[in-house]
Amino acid sequence: MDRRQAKTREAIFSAFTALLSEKNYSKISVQDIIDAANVGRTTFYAHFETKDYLLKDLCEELFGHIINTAMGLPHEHYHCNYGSKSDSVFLHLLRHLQKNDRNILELLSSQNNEIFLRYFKSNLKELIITEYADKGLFRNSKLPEDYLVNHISSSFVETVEWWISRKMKESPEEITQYFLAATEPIL
Amino acid sequence: MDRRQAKTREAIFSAFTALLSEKNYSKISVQDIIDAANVGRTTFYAHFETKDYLLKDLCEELFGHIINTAMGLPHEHYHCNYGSKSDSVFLHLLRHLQKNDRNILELLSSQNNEIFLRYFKSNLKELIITEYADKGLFRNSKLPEDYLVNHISSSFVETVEWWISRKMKESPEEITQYFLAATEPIL
DNA sequence: ACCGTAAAGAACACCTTGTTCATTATCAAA
DNA sequence: TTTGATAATGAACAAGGTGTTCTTTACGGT
Repeated sequence: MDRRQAKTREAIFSAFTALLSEKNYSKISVQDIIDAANVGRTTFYAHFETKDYLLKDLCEELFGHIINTAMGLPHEHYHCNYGSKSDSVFLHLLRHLQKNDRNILELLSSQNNEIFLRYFKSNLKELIITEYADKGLFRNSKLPEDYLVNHISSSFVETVEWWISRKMKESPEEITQYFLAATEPIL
Repeated sequence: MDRRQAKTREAIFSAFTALLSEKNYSKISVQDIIDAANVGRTTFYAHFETKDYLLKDLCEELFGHIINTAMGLPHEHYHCNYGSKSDSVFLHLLRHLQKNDRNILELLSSQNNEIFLRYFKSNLKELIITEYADKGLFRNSKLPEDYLVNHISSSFVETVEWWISRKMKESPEEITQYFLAATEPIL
């Protein structure tokens, strides 16, 4: 890929991320973005169809990466003991978040957090389907499988949101315990 | 209140609701709204500062009403048996939703559902704090109180979302069972 | 050194926003 | 039913955003 393209794309992502962490998505204009990124109007539209597509591309880059590292990870059965050293997928995700790759925490704690939590949840749902549901780990529950998938994804994302909103005082291990305590008994 | 004002306000709300159920909030212009409501531009701005305030007013009317009917409702302890005829706050809310007051279901199942689910969750959180947390019903849990409040609110809203997205095939009683099965064990 | 291509910059038509003002219609109370 | 108040209308406006087109300039890869 042409270095010029890569540089422009990076500049736009970076400027956009900065803007997203300080003002509402709907109030950000393409003008704001190209001013901050210091690129021409034409250049922006050569890279992205609209502001919405820019957002989509950014999210795919952010969450695609995080979720992929958790895919196919060796993990124990969802039914693990609280005290065990379970290296669950969830713990892995929390640790990954803690690293704050590409300023993802800025975005997840900004006033635009809902946008990103939605993408996060949607990717997580996929992950849980392939890592748990498809392997039949939810079979012995009385609740419908898709209700369970939805409940677990939502609960995890909401746990992450709670954790971040409280400045991530707790360790990833503690948060995993909270989450497992809240969701494990239902299975 | 002047009948003219009431009529205009109602026309705008109604047109806005119709538009919300068919297109994305961000793509709806004030122009669209006043055309649909058949009111003058000046009139719109005499009633609402901006499109965002119109949304806020609509939500307050929608959820304020539903939540109020659940406030101070006689309810059993959160720990109820599955088989009991628990007339929980949650069952009450589901039944109320089923009535589809003011086309709330159209909004909750539209592409703009996130907006309304957010308002719903925020109001529900208040309700759970005053109806459960403040009465000390969460004291004997190892999890932090605000984590619990958040978890329960989110789980209920997400259950409602799941229910609606599947065309509400199940009865309110069944859904209450799902929800209680998913959240009760943690307390 | 060269060709291909990306970026810049200006100009554009079009739409949306929120406001102002003069005019008309409607309401509520006497 | 008259009257004073107030709500709604319609036209016009500046300001700003959008997405596109075109020409010129600068840079990258071979």
